[in-house]
Amino acid sequence: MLQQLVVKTFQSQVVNWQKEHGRHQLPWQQASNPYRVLVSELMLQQTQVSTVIPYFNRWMLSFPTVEALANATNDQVMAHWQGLGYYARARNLHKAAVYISELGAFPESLDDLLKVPGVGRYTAGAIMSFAYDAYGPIVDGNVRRLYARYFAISGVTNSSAVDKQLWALSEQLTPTENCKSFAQGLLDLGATICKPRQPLCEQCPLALTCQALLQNRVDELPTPKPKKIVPVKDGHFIWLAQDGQVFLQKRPAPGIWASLWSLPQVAADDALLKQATKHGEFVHQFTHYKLNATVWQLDQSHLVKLQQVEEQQPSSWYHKTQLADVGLPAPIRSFIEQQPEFSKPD
DNA sequence: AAGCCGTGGGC
DNA sequence: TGCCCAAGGCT
Repeated sequence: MLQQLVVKTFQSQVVNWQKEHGRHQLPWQQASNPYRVLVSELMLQQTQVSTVIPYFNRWMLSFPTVEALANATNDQVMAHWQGLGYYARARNLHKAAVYISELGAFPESLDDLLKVPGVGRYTAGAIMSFAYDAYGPIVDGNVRRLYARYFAISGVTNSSAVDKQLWALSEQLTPTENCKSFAQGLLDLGATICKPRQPLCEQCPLALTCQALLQNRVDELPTPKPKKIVPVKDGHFIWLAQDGQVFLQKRPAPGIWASLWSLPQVAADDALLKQATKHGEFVHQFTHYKLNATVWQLDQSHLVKLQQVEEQQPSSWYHKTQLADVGLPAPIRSFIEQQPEFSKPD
């Protein structure tokens, strides 16, 4: 257990610093309400603030309320998430809107928030803090780094043992007053001061009591994650296009790019490939594997067979003017737009 | 419990 | 360039 004075001092240093030096102009901090906080937190999962901002603003213009989102189609939702990645977040956010809409009221407790699709322990704490200015412990990448340094905690911070320790610290350090400023202060400190590389310790309000700094171990904490070798996979995609239209299939869930529309993908030993000619190729780097993609050209006589490739998956022709209406995987959209007949200017 | 799930920023 | 990392959740 931490001493009460230690806790109070830590809280006031974070809160006072946030009010003076923290971020106050982020889009989701303006006209704040629980729905805007929910959308921003889902978008911000594993995604940088600068990347999220334009997505958040477009999202709010199209889906300004929980009800508006609940009434949207899956394709409308995926089109707005297109390019942001981790598309399960979009499907979960849509589910969350339906769930909350049917509930009739936005959940207001940690336990109730944890029942919302896509809301885990971090996001529940963030919503409590930002939407209600209420007690809501958070442990995200910023907090892991900051606490690992401040308390000089060794070990990979998302390992189960250290994770448990960090949450226990978070529950003790999180205040019941100035909750919003405290949570925002932790995130702002992590993003702007206690950065992964070259932290600005001389500007840090916690420097005098930071154990990593006192022990001269800032550069070795937090403990780096072990590197993993990323496998290489081959992918085979079908190019079937005519008159400014391209044949796409909606990808199944679960799996990579679920609910997005893609060039149809077939297995390496698919008989269709024997009748195809090579049309192009691209490489795409995921977090967990590298994709070497080959795009094979077919003609319309193979359309019936192609529609059977993925059992029961919707497929359709899309004119280049319709490609903005649905979500496409970033490299697939990029590939299509590189084809002369699908280049941007009509 | 460890693997899956995207994409882009920044150095 | 290649590599680490990002307001994680789900299974």
